[in-house]
Amino acid sequence: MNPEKRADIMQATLELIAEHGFHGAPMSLIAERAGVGAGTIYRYFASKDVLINELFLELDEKIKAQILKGYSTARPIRERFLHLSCGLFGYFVEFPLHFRYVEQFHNSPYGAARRRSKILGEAGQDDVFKSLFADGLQQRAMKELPVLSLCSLAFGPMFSAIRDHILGFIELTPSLIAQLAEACWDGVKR
Amino acid sequence: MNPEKRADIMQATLELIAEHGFHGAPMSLIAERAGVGAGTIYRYFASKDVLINELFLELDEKIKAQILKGYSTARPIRERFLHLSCGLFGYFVEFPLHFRYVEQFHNSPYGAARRRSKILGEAGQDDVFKSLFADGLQQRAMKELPVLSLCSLAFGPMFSAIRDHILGFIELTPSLIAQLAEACWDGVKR
Amino acid sequence: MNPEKRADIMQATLELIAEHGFHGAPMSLIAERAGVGAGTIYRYFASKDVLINELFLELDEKIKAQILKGYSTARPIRERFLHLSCGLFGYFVEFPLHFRYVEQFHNSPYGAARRRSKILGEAGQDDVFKSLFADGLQQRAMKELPVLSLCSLAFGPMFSAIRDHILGFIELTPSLIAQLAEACWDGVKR
Amino acid sequence: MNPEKRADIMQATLELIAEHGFHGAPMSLIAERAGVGAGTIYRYFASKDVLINELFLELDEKIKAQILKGYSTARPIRERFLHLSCGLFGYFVEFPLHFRYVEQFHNSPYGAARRRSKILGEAGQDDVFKSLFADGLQQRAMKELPVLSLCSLAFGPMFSAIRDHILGFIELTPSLIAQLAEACWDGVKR
DNA sequence: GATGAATGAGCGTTCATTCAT
DNA sequence: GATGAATGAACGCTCATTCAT
Repeated sequence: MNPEKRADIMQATLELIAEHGFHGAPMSLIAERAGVGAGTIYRYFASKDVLINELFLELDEKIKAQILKGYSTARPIRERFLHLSCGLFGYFVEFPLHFRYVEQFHNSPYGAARRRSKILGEAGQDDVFKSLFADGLQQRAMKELPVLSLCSLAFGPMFSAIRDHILGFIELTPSLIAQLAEACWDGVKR
Repeated sequence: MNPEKRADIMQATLELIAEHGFHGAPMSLIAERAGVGAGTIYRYFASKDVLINELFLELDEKIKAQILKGYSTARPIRERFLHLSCGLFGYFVEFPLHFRYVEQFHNSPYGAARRRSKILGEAGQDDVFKSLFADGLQQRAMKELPVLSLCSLAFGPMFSAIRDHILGFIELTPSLIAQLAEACWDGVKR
Repeated sequence: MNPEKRADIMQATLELIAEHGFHGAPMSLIAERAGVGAGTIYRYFASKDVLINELFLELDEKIKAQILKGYSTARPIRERFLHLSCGLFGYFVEFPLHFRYVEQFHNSPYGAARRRSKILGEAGQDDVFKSLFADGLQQRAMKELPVLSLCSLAFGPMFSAIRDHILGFIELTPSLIAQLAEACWDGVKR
Repeated sequence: MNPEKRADIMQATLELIAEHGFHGAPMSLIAERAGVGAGTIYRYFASKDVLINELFLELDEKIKAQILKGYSTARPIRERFLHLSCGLFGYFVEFPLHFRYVEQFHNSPYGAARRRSKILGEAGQDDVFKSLFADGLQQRAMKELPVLSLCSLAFGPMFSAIRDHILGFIELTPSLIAQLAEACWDGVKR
């Protein structure tokens, strides 16, 4: 089992699905772009479903690792919020393909199942966002709304803005990112 | 032609795509659910593409018609904003399949093309939202951000919240809707 | 039963098949061009097969009637030959669609069956050509070859030339027609 | 790829189309007769169109190669003419399916396009027949007619006779072939 | 372990024919 | 008698997956 090959397959899958959607990513094309035989993919992933899900998990990990750099739950709520917001903005501006993939993934049978299971799982454990809002609520720093609704207020605009950025309709400069993060804070803060 | 049959086909398409995505809606299944023969669909729609696009346009019309009821550009910005926000919330809570369909549509080659052309087209003409934000900017009632970014701040949270509602994670009561609309206003207002 | 409608259907079939081949002539298009309902065709012809065959027979009759005008078996062989040759040339130059249809017909399962049955049937009875060659043989005016081979020598070049004319590669002027008919005579004459 | 499989597919296509026409040769039947899966055909040929065209080209090559054996433009016109004529006769008598296929091909949208382009292209270059007639005209050995008309006089009877032979109406013995070739020469010679 | 040729179920679509009006 | 909407079998083609090499 060559881990480089595994990575090549994932990269090819990422690119093809991010750029052309699930329709534009048949296994044969993934194999070709990854520089491996079609059958080889099945030595690393039991099926296309598994490949797609594992790729999502890997991206999820990378994103989490990135935005948690320098993050401390000991800081004030507002600061924590801006840290996470700007971190996400920065990450997706740097890796637009990751954003496109995650978006496509969530809008598919795969993502639906995951979303459901994740949300119904134990919160706080692996979800920095929810614990941030839970803390915010407890400290009476945020509006008294369901945690999920605070998530929507905080990240809904972000994803929308990143989409516009990737499509070329706006340019997410550091300055605009900061303004948007502030505006989102205005939305959630008490 | 029989307009009822046309409606049946559209309804079957709406349900299947909203519930199972484009992958889960082969023409054979649409025909079966609509209670017509497979070939019959092609008497009403030249191709699957056309069917999907026409269904989107029909939903788009219905949504627009619904939220523009009682809407007046003569009212204060904040009121106009809340009118449209709550209107959309209400519509999608009432017709969750429409929301799911529109969402799937935008996340597909069909929607991508549409999105691009619409955004690059002349704004304000057929887009009540953009003209609302343009007015808001002019009256210095809103943050000085690109119109598209104001859109993101206003509607990003909404779509996210509706998704959560449809998936059963939160319940969008009239009271919660009002709170969320207010919070969005906090996000865009100066 | 309206005989005009029957003629319209036949004319539409003739045009569509002559111009676009069997593939380009679905029943729906025939009906449309004939200005009748699709189901109406089936009141005049039991099936598409029947329609195609009856159209062939009708054209066959017309052609025969035309070239037999002024034809007399009492004239010398050479004269009879040139009469029929030039008659056919003239007919098909005047009605190129008929030629195209007959050609398409012969090159199809329909035509194959007919060809077989006609040729194996009693010769001389309804076939002026064969009796011409039989007479020619008897009078020792023609090469001693099977009657069918004489047919080939006489009419093979003609069909080929008419095809070239219809495709626009040559122009079958009366003068050229006469020359070709003479050349064909050179081929069959003793 | 397996060249045997490619050959099997071509052979199956040849047989089905030669015997039953294009209508009687769906891809599924070709696959079945070739002893391969339906999808396999598409590994060797991009589409049915391509398959049909490549098969024609292959047959065309074989035919040309066969009749050019021992052919020399240095020989007298008459000899050259008889060489080509008898060569074609012999080839098609030996490979009747090839004849049927080529005939079907020319009588179809595929062949129409080819015919047009070939004829309008530069003559003499890849067309031994036309250069033969051009030489014949120059040497005043042939009738003063358009080259295409000479082609018709020479090959029209041949194709007709071969058809009759394949259908079983006559038997093309070497002797009859020689007689027919001579008769055709009578048709074109000055 | 790696390959890629082979597979066949399933796709979107067409069209000869039927039958309620 | 005439219609044309409705049908569904059959088409050309794709692609996730398998397996002999």
